[in-house]
Parts: sequence; structure tokens; C-alpha cells
Amino acid sequence: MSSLSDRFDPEKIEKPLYQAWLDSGAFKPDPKSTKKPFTLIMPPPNVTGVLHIGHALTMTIEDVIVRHRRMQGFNTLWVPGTDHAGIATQMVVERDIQKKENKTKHDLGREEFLKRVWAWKEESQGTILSQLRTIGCSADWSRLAFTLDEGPAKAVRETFFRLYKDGLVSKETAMIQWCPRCRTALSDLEVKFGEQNGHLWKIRYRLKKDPSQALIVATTRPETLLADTAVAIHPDDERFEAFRGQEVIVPLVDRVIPIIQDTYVDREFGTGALKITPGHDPNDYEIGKKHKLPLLQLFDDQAAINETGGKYKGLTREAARKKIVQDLTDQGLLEGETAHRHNVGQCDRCKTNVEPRVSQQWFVDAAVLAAPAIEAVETGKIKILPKEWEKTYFEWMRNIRPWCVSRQLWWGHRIPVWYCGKCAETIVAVDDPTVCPKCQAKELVQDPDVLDTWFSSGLWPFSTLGWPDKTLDLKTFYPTNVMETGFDILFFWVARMIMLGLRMTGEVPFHTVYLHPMVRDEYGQKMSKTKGNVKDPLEIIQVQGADSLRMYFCLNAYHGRDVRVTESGLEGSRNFVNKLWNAARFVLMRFEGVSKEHIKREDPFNQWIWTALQETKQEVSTALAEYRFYEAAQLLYHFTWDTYCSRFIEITKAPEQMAWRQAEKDSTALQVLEELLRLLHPIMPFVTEEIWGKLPVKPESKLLINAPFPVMDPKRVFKEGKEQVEGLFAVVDAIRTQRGIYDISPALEMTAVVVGAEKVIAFLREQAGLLKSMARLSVVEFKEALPDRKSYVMVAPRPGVQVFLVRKELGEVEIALEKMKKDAAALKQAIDRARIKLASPDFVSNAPAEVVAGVKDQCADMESKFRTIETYLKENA
RNA sequence: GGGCGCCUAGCUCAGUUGGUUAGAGCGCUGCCUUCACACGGCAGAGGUCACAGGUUCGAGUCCUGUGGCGCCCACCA
Repeated sequence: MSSLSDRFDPEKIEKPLYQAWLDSGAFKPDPKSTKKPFTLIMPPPNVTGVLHIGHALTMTIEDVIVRHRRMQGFNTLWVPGTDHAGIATQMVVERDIQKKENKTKHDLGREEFLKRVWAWKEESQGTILSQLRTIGCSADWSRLAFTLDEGPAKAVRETFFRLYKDGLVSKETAMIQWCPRCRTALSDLEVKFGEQNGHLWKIRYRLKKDPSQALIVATTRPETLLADTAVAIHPDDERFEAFRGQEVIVPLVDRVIPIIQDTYVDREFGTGALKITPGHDPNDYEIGKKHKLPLLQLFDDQAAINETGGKYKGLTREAARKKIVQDLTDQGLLEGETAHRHNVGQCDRCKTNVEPRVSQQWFVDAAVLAAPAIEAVETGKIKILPKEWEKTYFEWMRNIRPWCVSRQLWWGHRIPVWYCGKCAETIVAVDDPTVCPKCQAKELVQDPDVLDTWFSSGLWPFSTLGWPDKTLDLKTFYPTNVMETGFDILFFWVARMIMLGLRMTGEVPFHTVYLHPMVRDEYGQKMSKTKGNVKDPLEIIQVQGADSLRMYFCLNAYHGRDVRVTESGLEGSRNFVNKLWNAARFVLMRFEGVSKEHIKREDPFNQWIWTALQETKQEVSTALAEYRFYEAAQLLYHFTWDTYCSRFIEITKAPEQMAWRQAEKDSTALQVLEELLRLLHPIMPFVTEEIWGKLPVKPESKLLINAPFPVMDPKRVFKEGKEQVEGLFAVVDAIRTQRGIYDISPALEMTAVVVGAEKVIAFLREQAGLLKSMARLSVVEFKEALPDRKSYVMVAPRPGVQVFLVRKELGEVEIALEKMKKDAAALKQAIDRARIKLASPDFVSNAPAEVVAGVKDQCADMESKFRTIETYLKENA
């Protein structure tokens, strides 16, 4: 057995250990195994670049889940993958080419541009995969998937085909959100609204009948007046009595349009008159349809004015606005201009203001798919955790609108639709058609558009397992168990996986959705490159190792909305890894050569640590089962540091103990460590595996990753041992506290007298040596009674046991008396509260018996303690 | 406009169905270079649980209202 190095050096151990896991085949489950399967599909990171700290959180939690399940004996599969991320990746590559070559994608052409994106993807994916390994992800790399791979592509086509056949995807002309920079349609979810400073302009629309009169219309977008096809007023608005049924002249273009009446108009806003531009505003579009107004398309795909705009043709939106305001002013048609803050939609990816636009797009009838998806969550077939998110899910699903899935991009799954050049037939097929099934013509043109990235992501839980083929993987590992991801993509992704999963496979894609919080900086700010507050997980790992970052996430990922990453917190988890390392180092050094067989019987100290371990195991397994990783981590942190290190190991150090119990207790120290390593392994795989490798006794498995996760053993719960040892600690703590109060140096000699009935103090007497070393006493005496109490200072650690310290050894006794008085007062208050409770017939008759009994016991304890202090204070008054 | 969440120690947050004297980490104070660890040890201080009502034998926990903060959805030009 070689020992552990003095200092824990994560950089040195992590790579070889990861390789050892890989080599052992631990990550790769056998689909033919008879063990119960457990499946988790990794949310595929976008191949836009490198992983950020949010990914690190995701991967940590998922790896904890997966390692825990694997150790529990499940046939565990974690499928890794990456996402082509259509619009996002296309944009970063465009930017890259722009920066390096000053070219646009149109300069390169579709084919060449796609070549560049694939090259980008290769590099980015490589980086991402190596980062995942650095974090410690125990995913099955043999099943690595990419959303544009052949398998997932087949799934995409099959799905599109089936939806088309069932009338659930169709080509429609509709108003959609358009990004003029990306030059593509967007789904509603891809548009983010934010407040912007703008203006409200009041413009004169002269009456056709009497141009000296005018209707004054308020708008934030004067440039769209070029495509106005009506002006609307509220039917009940008396102010506009004279205007009803009239026509007005659109300024600058002199087109005559009607004044319509619609209750949609808000009389309070602006002037009460609203210009209607059905081509460029979703609400106007609806009004236009209702009133059968003509629709004018004013902008081209880059939001520049087209021929509809006459002399304004070619101007951008922004330039046109300026020019039109100027022209209106010049012609005396501008009535006013006020500052106005309002919400404007932006492209989620490139932050360009979107332009609502009418165009032909493919739409999925989401409402039909949503119905069973809602039911699956209502009936509990799918559980969403934390539960609060279910309501959000229902809210969105019940108000779902058609999902625009076509994108005018180049990077993505080509829509499997062809048009016949001869008879214009639309052909939707899984395999590329060669002739038109209607007219046999060979001039077929594929739809140039690609699908929304989330369309292929929506199939991910089963497309990665081989669907639509009936593969063994699919049979064994589907439906999957858990979908673990951030709440920010509940609608984008989770909802769509549920809808498409149910529709395509007839089964829920997963049984549980666990939504983790978002990573923020220490001030609660979102991390972003522009703010400069981004923390690179790889940098943290390089400095302090993967384990401490993982432990940090587990300790801090509460069920809230965000997890803040702070320097001091990271330091804390680093210290914890160090603590474990050193404890292991000490135990291994001290107890080298000890074997398991030395255990003969359980002494109270062993009983106590075993009991504490069983309690911890019980609580940890409950916490993990309920996805409360923070709780599991905290329990283990506390057990390791406070119970195992600060108490148990310290006990083993006492020289008086060593003489007669060394071999036995040493062996317990090792065995508890061994279980502790298994408990900590899912959270901190590297350091635990490294220590595991040095254990003299490895009962279960050569590699910790394959060792069984500890389960609570009721046979190792010992009430007496636990109580005895806790009683001893109470005495030790009380003396230590006095030492603190009196500022007595640990070097100073102290004498303690333990007073109590022999029965009660027998164990303390037996452990006199330990008591002395733990409380740093020079002398300890045991007595049934103490006659000359005045020369002592009393501490009352437990009912029935009093501990006295020699007065003259303490110096200023008044400090202690003051403190005792304070304690007594607090105690008195608590006793009074308890007595009032116990005296109330309502409490005694209504509260459960065990609560009443608990209060009674506690009250008795407090009273006995209080009496002791009172008596002592009186004696010393 | 609709919805969700938060307000507990100086800071960041736990606190499961209401039930013993409300917890942790960090920070702070004092003492300690004790033979695993100063990335350490021992001890300590610090909270009217945002506020106001209510339900209950009993409220940090449930209900109503008020104030403050955050997020999501919808997008009145």
C-alpha cells in the first residue's frame, strides 16, 4: 500500500483516474443486461463554442445522479451529445467569417458556408467533449450523438412525415416574427421583449372629403404609414362623430383609406385613433383580416423599404423613419412628438429588433400535441420538480399557439418537402424522392428552408436511442427516467420533447423532469461576457480541482431560482476536499496494515460513529431520492468534518485510548472512511477514487465507481453507545466553553470534578483519560457529592451530572457567574413557556401525545438544570 | 394586463406535511504554530423570521392585506 501525497494535487490525479474509469467500461451499459435500467439523456450543449459555468452545473448534477444510480446497481446509461443549434451556430460562424475575412455567408454561397460551419462544429464539439471529461462526466461516449447525425436526421424526417400525414404540420401564410439580420422567421419564443426609448408621433391624416380637417393618429412607427390600409377609431368615441364612415388620405403617399370602427381601439391611448398596417403588426393583421382590408408588404427580408414605399424605396427602417418624420414636419402634418418608452421585440440570438411580417411558413399544430402532454403531467406520468414549475408548464401549454418551425437558414435539418417543377405538387417524404408521384416529372426542388433547432431537440430522448428503428437500446432504455435541465428551456425544449415524444412513441419520454437553477455571479447578476463577470469552470477546475467545483454546486444548488458563485464559497468547498484528503491521509498512515478481521466487538465509540453513519446514510438517500442535492451534500459535509474528523478521529488520537483499543478502533476508522468514500463518490468522484485506491481493504470493488452505494444498516444503530458518548461530549464541551469564557490557555493546568450518581458517571470515570485529553485537564476526579462547592465554579452539562472547575485556577469568576445568570434567565423563559403550554388543557388534549411528552421531558430537563444553577448561584451570592 | 417566486444572523441561503430553546456556510471576535489538515483546531457574539391582521392549544411554516425585490408570459399603437 502506498500512502497519499502530503498535498492533494487534483491536476495530477484527475486525468489518469478518468482514463481508468473509461478503460473499465464503467460508463457503458449493456443493453442486454438483466439489471434494471436507468437512463438520462444529456441536454446537448450547443456547438457554438465552449462550455460555460451553467453547463458545468448541469453536468455536475447529472453526473451525481448517474454515478449514484450506477452504484445502486442500475444498468445506467447517460447519453452525451451536442446540438447543431441552427441559428445560434450559424450566427457565430457568420461573425467569425465577417471578422476574419470580411465576407458574408452570401459571398461564400450555401455549400461553402456549410463547409465552414461543419469545420467549426468539429472544433467546438472536440472542445466541449474534453471539457465534459474534465468535469468528470461518466457518460457513455460510444453512444455520443450530434443532432445532425444520420440517426437523429432520420428521426426528424420520420416525425415531419408523420405529422404532415396527420395534418399536424402544414404550410400557411401568416404573420410571423422576422429577424431582418438573420433573415429568417422566428418562433414566438425566440423573440424577447424589452423596453426601449422611443417616441410617440401624432400625425395628421386629412379627410378626403374635406382636407382642411384631419384625424390625428398616434404611432411609434411612422415609417409604416406607407403601408397603412385603414385608420381605426372606437365605435363609441363621441369625439370622432364627424369622422365615421369617412376616408382619409395617407400622408406622403396620398393613398385613400377608410376609417374603420373597432372596439380594439383604446380610447385612452394617444389620440384615440389608430393607424392600421396589416402587413407589419400582429394586431393590425388581425384587424385587417376582420375588416377585409388589403395588406401591403412594406419591407424586404432585411427590413428595408421595398417598392410599396415609392420614393422611400431602399431606405432602412431607421432611415425611413427619420426621413418620414422630416417630410411630415415639412408638410405640416406632424402634430406632435413625445418621448415614449415601450416594449419592442428583439431576436433572441442577435438582439436585432424583429419585424413582424406576413409570409409562408411551416407550422406545427401545437394545440393538438399539447393536450396529451398536459394530461401526462396532470396524471403524474411525468413529474416536474421543483413542483412549482408545473403551473408554469400548464399555463404555457394551455395557451399554446401554432409553432413556426421553418427557418430561412442554411445550417440545420433541411425540411423533407419537395415541389414538383411541372405540376407544383408538394411531396413530403422520409427518403429523397426522385420523381413526382403525381406527374412522374423529375424536376423536383427541395424546400430551401431548414427546421427550427428545437424540432430535432424535441426528439432527442428517443432519436438518440435509434428511433424510428426498433433498436435494442430503445427497448431497454426508453422511456428514460430523468430529464435534468435548466428551467429557462422548459418551453423551448422540455415541453416539446413531451409533445413530440408522446405523439411519436406513444410513451412519455421521461418520468421526471428536474429543473435546476441558473448560475449567477456573487451579486445575483447574470453572467455575461459584456459584464465581464463570467467565471470559467475550467479555470476553477485548474486551480482547485473538479471535485471542489462539483461539491460547491451540490452544496449551493438549492431549489431556488439561482445559484450564486462566490469566491469565498468556492474556497470553502476546496477546503472540504482538502479536509477529506488529510483525514484519509492520517487514517491510512496511522492504521496501515490493519485488516477488517480485527473487529471483535463494538465499544461505545464505535457504536456511536456507526450510529451517526447510519443516520447520515438514511438522510442522504432520502435527500438524493428527492433531488435535494444540497441537502445530501450538506449532510455529508457535516458528517465528514464535524463527526468523523472533529470527533471520531480526535478520539482515536487520545494516548489513553490507543493503548488498549487501537487495532479495533483503527479498523473502524478505516471502515467508516471506506463507506464515506462511497457516499461522497457521486459528488466528488476523483478524490474519493484516489483515496479508495490506497485503502488496504477494498471489500467490494477495485474501482470505487463500481462499488455499491451504502445503504442504512439498522443492525449498526446503537442507542446506548450513542447516549454514552454524547454524554461525554457534553461534559467536554462544557469544560471547553468555560475555558473560552475565562480565556484560559490550553497550556494551563486545570482540575475538574465530575459529580453525580455513580451509575450516571460510570462511563465518564471509565473514560477519564480521554476526558482529560479532550478537555485538556491535568486532573479529573469523580465524586457522588461535593461538600465545599464554594471553591469551585460549576458547569451543568446534563441533568444528573455536574462538573466543577477549581475557582482559583480560573481567575475572574465574576465573568462566569454573569454568564450563568444570563443562561439561567434564558432557561427560565423557556421553562415558563413550556409550563404555560403544559398547563393549558387545550394543548394537552389537542396536541399529539408525543408532542406533549416531548415538551414535558424537555421541561423537566430544563427545570433540573435550572435548579442546579439556581442553587449554585445562591450559594455563591 | 396575467402568472410565479422571494423578503429568516453582517453576507449568501436552508428550514419537508404547523409541534421541543430557529439552522448552515462565509464573515466577525477571543484563544491556540497540540505530532492529518492554519485550505487547520477550540470557543464565542450575532435573528421581534419584511410589516399588519386572521385561523389554531400552538405560526418562520396556513389564510387575507400592505410594502419592497426578482423572474416568466402577453405586447395598447
